[in-house]
Amino acid sequence: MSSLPRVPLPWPDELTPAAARALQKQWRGRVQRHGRVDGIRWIAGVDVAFPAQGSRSRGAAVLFRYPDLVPVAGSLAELPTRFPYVPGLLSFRELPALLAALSGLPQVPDMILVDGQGIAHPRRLGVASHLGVLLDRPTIGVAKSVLCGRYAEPDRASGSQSPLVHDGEVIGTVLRTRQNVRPVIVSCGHRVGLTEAVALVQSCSRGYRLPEPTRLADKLAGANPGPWPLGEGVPIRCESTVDVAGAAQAPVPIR
DNA sequence: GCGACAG
DNA sequence: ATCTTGTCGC
Repeated sequence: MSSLPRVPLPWPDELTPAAARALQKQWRGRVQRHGRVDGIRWIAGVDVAFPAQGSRSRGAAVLFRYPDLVPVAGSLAELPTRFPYVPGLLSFRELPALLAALSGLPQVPDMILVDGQGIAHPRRLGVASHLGVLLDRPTIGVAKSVLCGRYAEPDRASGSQSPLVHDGEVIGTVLRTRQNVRPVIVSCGHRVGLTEAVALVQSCSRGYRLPEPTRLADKLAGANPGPWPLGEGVPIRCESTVDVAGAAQAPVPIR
């Protein structure tokens, strides 16, 4: 029963947008855009929600057995939001909650699907790539819309693809995961090639626009007082870490 | 200078 | 992301 480490955030509590962009340029060189997807047994999907009213972030992670995609566990974590939403700097806002949620899973995922861009980012360090580098684990970015780059509209049929290009470089694939629905943007997060990433996303799709990992993580993050979103029998670990400047207090359950 | 802009 | 009901289409 091993779980992912709770890595400390490698950036200051106080950070200006300009400083954050400088850090991205410094870290983007660590991203590995190649890698196979063999021998995967555990896959996780992650997402973050921002409950109305409060200024808190709720990270959600769902662990699946692969390739049958049976959800085996979920994890929720809430903590204060410390960074605003700034296009291009999403990871500084969402990573704390994502890391906290991932640390609550019972197994270390062989692959993590993130709701957001991987290298399909102005400085090639979207939230999926940033997460992968921090954990040194394979990740894939699956976004619902484009941040930067241009592309030709893929065919309306399921499975149709079209390259996403930015500054003369292919940074991702616009993939139609279902007929007549808006395509998703797939890009390398870390330690995986684009072709392999697209194949993996397709193998995780089950008739919905979003692949199961991201789809259920999104559902888990957004459904608070509601029916168990993963099905009866699937354990969900909940933890609310009320901390100010890193000093964690006593964890209290969500719900 | 103007428009675009993950979640 | 979040606030929000019904409704049109595959």
